[in-house]
Amino acid sequence: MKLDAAVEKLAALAQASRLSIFRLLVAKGPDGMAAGEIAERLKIAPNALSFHLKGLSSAGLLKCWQEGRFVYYAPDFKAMNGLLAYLTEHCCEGSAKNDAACAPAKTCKEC
Amino acid sequence: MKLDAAVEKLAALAQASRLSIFRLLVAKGPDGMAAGEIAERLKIAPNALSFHLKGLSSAGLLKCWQEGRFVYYAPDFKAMNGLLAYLTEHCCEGSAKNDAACAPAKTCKEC
DNA sequence: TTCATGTTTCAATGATTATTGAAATGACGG
DNA sequence: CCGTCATTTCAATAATCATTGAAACATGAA
Repeated sequence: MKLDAAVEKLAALAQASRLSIFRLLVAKGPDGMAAGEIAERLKIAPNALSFHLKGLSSAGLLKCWQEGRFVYYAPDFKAMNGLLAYLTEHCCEGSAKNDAACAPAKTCKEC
Repeated sequence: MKLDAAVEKLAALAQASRLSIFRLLVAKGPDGMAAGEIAERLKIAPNALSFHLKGLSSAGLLKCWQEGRFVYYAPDFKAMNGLLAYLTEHCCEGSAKNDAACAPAKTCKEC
């Protein structure tokens, strides 16, 4: 993960609606959720939702696919785990007290 | 962790200079680093650095203390781990394939 | 084709934010 | 006290972003 990509992902998450969307999709899992259901659950106007989904997708945090008239969205768990790992990379390596096992986060197999 | 607090932390990290600062401090560990050394290593002007450190601190991501003429900064690892946990909370709970052990990230004792 | 549903795009407005340079504060040694 | 170093604050400019409403596009059913 490069700096710019991480900044883009963090910026995508740094907004209340988008963070709520992302967390909802993380909780839902790899099956994904249709845009309309996201809009309904989070009370976001469809056009606003589309705007935010676009932001999350172009940052690489979401995958999407079409099923009939519905468009499903799900987190890109690999990207998510990569971002988390990037934030904690080399944790405490420069510390004298580096007995702390600042290991990378355990990640979800499915994710 | 509440939504607004998470958004504030993510927004603080969603900027190239601030993300670099944070990662440098994470790598350095709980001993912290003086503002001047951060500025020198990352080639950031002192006033710009102060601006960004303020952003990270007021988001709760950094702790700081004074030692003589120097001001030291270190990550608030508890806040960092809380943010990571917030992002992955309830991971895949809504999925039929929820055998995936989307456990919270393993966190650093020291952190 | 025609219609209804689901989703996306466009354009305009208002608000927030990064950057730069200059000045000011606080702490230490002489 | 005075000078210097480390850090912070202030003010002004430019750029980016969220929101809203209206319109357009795509899909499937009648």
